[in-house]
Amino acid sequence: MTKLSKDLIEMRDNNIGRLFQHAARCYSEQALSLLHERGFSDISLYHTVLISNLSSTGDQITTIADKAGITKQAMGQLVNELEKKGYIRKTQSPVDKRSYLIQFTERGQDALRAAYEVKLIIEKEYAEILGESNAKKLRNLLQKLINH
Amino acid sequence: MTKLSKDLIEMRDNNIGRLFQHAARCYSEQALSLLHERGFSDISLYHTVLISNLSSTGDQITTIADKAGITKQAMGQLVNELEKKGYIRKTQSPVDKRSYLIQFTERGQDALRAAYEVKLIIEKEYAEILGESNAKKLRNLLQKLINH
DNA sequence: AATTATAGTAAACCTACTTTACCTTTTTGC
DNA sequence: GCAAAAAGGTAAAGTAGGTTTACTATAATT
Repeated sequence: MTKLSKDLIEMRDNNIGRLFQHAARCYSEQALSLLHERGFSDISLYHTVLISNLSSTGDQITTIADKAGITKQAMGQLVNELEKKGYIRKTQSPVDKRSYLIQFTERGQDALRAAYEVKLIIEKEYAEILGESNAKKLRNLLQKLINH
Repeated sequence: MTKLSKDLIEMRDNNIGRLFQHAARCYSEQALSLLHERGFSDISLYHTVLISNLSSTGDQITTIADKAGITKQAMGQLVNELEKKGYIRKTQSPVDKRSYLIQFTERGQDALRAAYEVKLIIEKEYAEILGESNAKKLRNLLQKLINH
């Protein structure tokens, strides 16, 4: 086996991009599964795009869409789905008849708190696996890479 | 603002899962863009699922599908697309009339080499941003997390 | 008052798949 | 050595998670 073909094989298994992807998928799957266990089994990963971008005081659809980086049409659909499921409320603005105010319902806030709990659990697990300081280091390195 | 709501806001911005996701997306986008610059502009991220799982000696469709973690139907489609684009060759097995051998063409091997080059470029950039030892540390921490 | 911009919706389309169902060929077990 | 099961592959329909294009209604600008 030549040096290059050995390198090519190594590339495909040990690629840093793949590690990122794999880590992201592991996190998502675990987080979603823990959230489901807590009684919010009708939430998909896609739904969290809304939930994690809606501010506690409420937002317009376009605002959330921009924050989430998707089109307002896609966000509009998400809003309708999560409204049906009872996680958010959609009320027409009294000052602007074109726009709606999207807000968490009680259940939505419960889900948000559960998500926070789940986050703490996973972070604790990561700290146990890597050690406290290494877990912090990992976060810092990622942040530094992304900020660039 | 209460402690909890501050925490909830912090969660949504600084979540480790999001950092993974963001890092993965940045890597993919840059890698694909560099690959396109090198003359392989008809390859999408989806196509790399085949390319990065096909061994240099060739494989069956089912084998690649399993390695990639997708169905053989999906892989079959990918194979047809990349065959049309000239990156792979699909020949019937002489010993098993059900099966095909999927292999890189010359162009496919060129693309693979270009992908390796791109990988080195991005890794070098990461090492410049974080420092050599930190870049290594990042990889190790991710690996450790994933292996768990 | 007319133009332009903004909020949102509708419908068609696209990518990246999975599911169900099927055909053909090979392997296994009796 | 033959029937049943397993394996390789394809076809077609369905699904998730979107985008694009086009539109309506309202608000802001000049």
